[in-house]
Amino acid sequence: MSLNETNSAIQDADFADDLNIGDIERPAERAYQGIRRAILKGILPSGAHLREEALAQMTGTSRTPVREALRRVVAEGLARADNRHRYVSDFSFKEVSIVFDIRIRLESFAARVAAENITDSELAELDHILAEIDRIENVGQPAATERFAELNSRFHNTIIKATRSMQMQTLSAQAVSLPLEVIKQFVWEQTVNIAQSNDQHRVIVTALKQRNPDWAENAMAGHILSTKPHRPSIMPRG
Amino acid sequence: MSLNETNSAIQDADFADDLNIGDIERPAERAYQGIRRAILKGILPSGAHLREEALAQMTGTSRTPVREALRRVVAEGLARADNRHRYVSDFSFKEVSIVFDIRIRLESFAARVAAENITDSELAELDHILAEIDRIENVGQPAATERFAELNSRFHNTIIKATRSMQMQTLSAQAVSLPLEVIKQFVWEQTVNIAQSNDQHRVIVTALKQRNPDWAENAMAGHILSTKPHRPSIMPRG
DNA sequence: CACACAATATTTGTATACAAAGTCATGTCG
DNA sequence: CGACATGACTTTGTATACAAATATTGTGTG
Repeated sequence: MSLNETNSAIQDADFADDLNIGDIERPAERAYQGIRRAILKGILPSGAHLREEALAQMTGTSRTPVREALRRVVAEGLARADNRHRYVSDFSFKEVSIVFDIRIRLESFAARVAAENITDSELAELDHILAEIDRIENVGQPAATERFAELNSRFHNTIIKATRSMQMQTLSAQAVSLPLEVIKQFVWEQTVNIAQSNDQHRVIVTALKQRNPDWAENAMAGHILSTKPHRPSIMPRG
Repeated sequence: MSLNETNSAIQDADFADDLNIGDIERPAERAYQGIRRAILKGILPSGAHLREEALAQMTGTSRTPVREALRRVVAEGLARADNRHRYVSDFSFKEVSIVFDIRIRLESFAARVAAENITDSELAELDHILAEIDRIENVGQPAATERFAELNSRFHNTIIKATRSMQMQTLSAQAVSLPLEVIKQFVWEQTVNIAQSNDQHRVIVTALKQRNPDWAENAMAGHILSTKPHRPSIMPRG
């Protein structure tokens, strides 16, 4: 039953506007962004069967790029693979909460390793990001939140890259992408405090500049912990 | 230069024997196993350009399943994606070492969560695996090592599944697959101690049975730590 | 001889046709 | 009436042809 509903929900309407993929040229990227946004916006609800042909129509591409997109979406945890089929993951409070706990362990370790390997130019890059975040105005407006999301992503990625480990980058990318998306969508709107966040960023950078692994690890753990949602009520479907 | 060598290396010879994929029917699986084994056996050396057509010939399939296999191989960390191309990862001591440090944090957290969620039937399953490992004979022979690798995998996966978190399973699968392969290939042959390992397994199961998260976490961390290679000399290419 | 640039070859990206596997409904027989 | 075989239908898997992008080679010119 619910599968049919999902099917028709995709096929009956034109979601190009909702998905904002009108100007994306490359089919692979179109398909990926389209599916990702459809999941995050709830157009494709938890448990929905992700049919290749229907998604190809939805995103205006063919099945080939859709299949590649589905692999990415599954790898990121937004969908799960079961036998030959794929279904939208559930983002219950419990699941999101656990991913944050994983991030705390993963990224704080990354900060530790980064403290021993980061270059001066990377530290300068971090300083630059801090300054950019300080310059954000109209706090609370969607545009400001979007801008912060982008800079915040760059901040965390710069530190992960500073570990000089390809494996660390691969694993972190997966652990970080889901919570960052979910946060942006459901949590930040209500609770993000840019100034407070940047204070914590500054502490982390100071620890990195002093090449102090213990401090860097602790500061990063505290930072992520402070962004972890702790009330089930602010979560969407769970 | 080295790219050409790689190319001809793939095309000139028939590696079907070396790769042991002769009896795998499904092309997707053939391609995946073939590429994976070629990387682990060193037929495809670190940094080698993974060309789709060449790999399709090597594995006796077409480019479509090869592309899917490449995604998996990249997701597992055996290869890295760069622009539109893919290259064999390097498994330097530093990289392998860092993945073990990540596993320590990830899996010990999994054991903590599992202690609070594991079912009686899963505990029985763990007991069964312990008994099977105890039954392994001819320790030191390849067949025994292979059998232990399989049971060890099941042991760790059972605990990860006991967390009841899909996200935990997805992330762990990626963090665990690489080191387990590398261990089997390069480390265990020389250092694995099945009896000692199973002693540690038993401690973990006891902690889980008592639903003691702290103990379970600590025991798992110690177990993985004990399997982490600590001498660069036993690693292959790094 | 170095360099720019065009022609060519190689490699990946995309679409599509067809095959295989699985699902579901229908109808027949015990 | 129910179990089960059967066949149509749906969905994913695979191969391949073609397009686009990128790298390489060769050639001419300053």
